[in-house]
Amino acid sequence: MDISQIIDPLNKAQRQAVCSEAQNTLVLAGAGSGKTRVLVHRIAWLVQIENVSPYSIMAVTFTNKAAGEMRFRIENLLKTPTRNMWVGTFHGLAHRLLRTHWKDAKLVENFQIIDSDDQLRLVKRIMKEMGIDDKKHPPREVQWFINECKDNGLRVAQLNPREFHNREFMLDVYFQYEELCQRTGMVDFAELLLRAHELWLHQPHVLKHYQQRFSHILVDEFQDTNTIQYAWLKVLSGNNLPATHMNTFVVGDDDQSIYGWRGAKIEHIREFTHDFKAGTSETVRLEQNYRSTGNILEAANSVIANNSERLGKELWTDDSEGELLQVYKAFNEIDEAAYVCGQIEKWIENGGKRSDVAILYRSNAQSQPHEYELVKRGVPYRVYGGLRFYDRAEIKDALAYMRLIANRQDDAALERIINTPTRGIGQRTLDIIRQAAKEKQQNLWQTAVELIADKGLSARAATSVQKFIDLIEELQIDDELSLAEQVTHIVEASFLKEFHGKENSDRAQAKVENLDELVNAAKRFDDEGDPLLDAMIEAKDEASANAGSESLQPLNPMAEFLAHAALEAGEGQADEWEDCIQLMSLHSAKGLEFELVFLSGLEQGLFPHKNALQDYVGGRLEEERRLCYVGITRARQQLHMTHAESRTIYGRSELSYPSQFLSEIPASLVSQVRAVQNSISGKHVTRNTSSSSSFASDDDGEVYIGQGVSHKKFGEGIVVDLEGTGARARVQVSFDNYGTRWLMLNIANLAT
DNA sequence: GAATCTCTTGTTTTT
DNA sequence: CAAGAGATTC
Repeated sequence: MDISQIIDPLNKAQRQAVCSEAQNTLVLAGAGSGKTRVLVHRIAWLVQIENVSPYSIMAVTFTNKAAGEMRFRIENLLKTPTRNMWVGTFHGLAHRLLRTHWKDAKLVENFQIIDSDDQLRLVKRIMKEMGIDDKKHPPREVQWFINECKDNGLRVAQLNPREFHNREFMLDVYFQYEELCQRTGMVDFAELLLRAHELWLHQPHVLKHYQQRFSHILVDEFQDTNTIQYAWLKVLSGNNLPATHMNTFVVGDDDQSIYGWRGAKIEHIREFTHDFKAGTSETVRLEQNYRSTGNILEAANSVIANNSERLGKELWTDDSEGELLQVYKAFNEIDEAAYVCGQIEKWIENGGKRSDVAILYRSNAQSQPHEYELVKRGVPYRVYGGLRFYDRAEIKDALAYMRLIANRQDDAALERIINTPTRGIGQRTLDIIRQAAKEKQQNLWQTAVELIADKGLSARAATSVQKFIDLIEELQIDDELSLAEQVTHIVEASFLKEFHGKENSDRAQAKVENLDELVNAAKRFDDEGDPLLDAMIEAKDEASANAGSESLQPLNPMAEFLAHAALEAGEGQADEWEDCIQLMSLHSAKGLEFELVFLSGLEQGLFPHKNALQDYVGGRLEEERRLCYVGITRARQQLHMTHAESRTIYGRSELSYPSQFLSEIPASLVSQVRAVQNSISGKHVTRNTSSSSSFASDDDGEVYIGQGVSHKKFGEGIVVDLEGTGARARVQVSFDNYGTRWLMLNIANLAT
């Protein structure tokens, strides 16, 4: 391939990054500056121009989606499959390492990955066994604590009990939890990373093997790395040693770090060039934005400028200023939704596409009034971030059957399904089994079998439990069958489908359909498999030729599928790209872009969220501001921001005040809009606002502005003075589908 | 052991 | 207000 194909589509800064000759390169990539493009072209550059073997390249991302997209784009650019190249998420790579080196990692061969639900279940069980009052100490907090420790690379043994005065029980639970997981072959998400890190530390021959194998590590979204991920990278790269030949290339944006609450440390991107000190290092800033209009960028820059300790970066564009940002002050959340909907309808009337529009909010509950309004007006929409496919209860039930079939030690799975569908095994019976299991220090399955043999259960309970045991035995994997056939059989024979179908809720039908979809997912997985596994199997040949130590045993298809399901939660809905409005939280909007964006609920306490306001200085509030920055920079052409004077929270109507972030945007970029609703029947409507003016209108499309008897009458298009505010506004009239007329006071930047 | 009623508690969530 | 957990009743 020609060098120009890699280089020509790039601007100067991008080119500098792609062709960097430094051993360690930090790319500070602002929103919309071509971050993914740089990563992809860098890899193409390495392979095509510097003749680096794909076998020596590792690219790490945070999400499966990002990994998939990167793989896709590399293949497109190089016109060849990304065989041998390790492209995956931190968790995915760690998982593969542990499968390969399960012995060295001190795991059992068929270890299972558990999600946070299962984790919570285990924590609850341990706390109950230990007699800890879960009223006083919510299991969720303990779970949080355990994960926090693991994210920071801390095992129980490394914690100092003296720092946990009157909370030592958490250490005990952590210890018991570790024991239980080890004994039953369970690995949670954080454990994947922690083990993979310990694999480096405790098995130097394994580490050495991979250090020889890889020459280039590339990391996406570097600002989101947590302590253990950072440590893992650092050890692999050899930067804990005096010298190394490993090249690291990391891309990130400190202004878009929004996962601090999940253990991500913004310091990592700040300290990268200091910590990765072998050889030369270079920092490249990508500041030219190809996404948004000038006004939108200026607003984003102004907001983020209020944060301290930034690495420093200012987005600019060749594009025109574009339209002003619109800020709408609504009466309440219903009015807010109505405004958003009205604007959307206008957008569509003018030929805009629905899928180019996004409504973003701080917390998921805020989607509700918007959904209500969209349904009312018949505008198709899609909400992201609901339950993902593999997180749905019925799917998890089916997966739990598979897990228990694959591994009888899986206590979490057993607990989940022993009485689902209900088969007469209640709390009491389960308690007896748990208790006995604890005494014998063995798994629930084996204990149940023994209890029946020893007559440790009442006759009725014993019959029920025996029925369950027989069922699982009957479902035992038949290698003759394809994966999809096995899944079909399990779903039917467990009576799960029947059970959910009979449920008297309106979701019953959907549940049955989801179970059918699971069969399809199994079919797809049979056909496609896991690209990382392919890469590793291929690499194995090369590795053994290189006297490597890898001994990858592909698991049976069922176990592979289970790992896939645990690591890849699946998209929220199966139905895909119908042209609809996109609703999602600000967090899930990161990395996406839309022509028209609505940021709703810009109110103090909602966004920034009240919990973030409690800490006095910096920290949390700055993260909220970064979230705001992420939100603003999602917009390409037009950005509307809305806030309400009164909002119903938990059933109560509360007064709210504009978000401080709104005041951080220069007034010159903003057009204030305030609506007065007026029914066509001619009834006058007045609103007192928190500002000093009140607005009223009549059915001639004229509006009165001012207070009390001093109302003046104005017509459409007229520029008026807003008494008491010193501002001026233009009167506009519009109608919605229901014949309701809206009189808008458009306080565009008319000179005062 | 299962169904029903009452009470509590409300961010964000890549894996 | 509305979901989920827990307690109470059938």
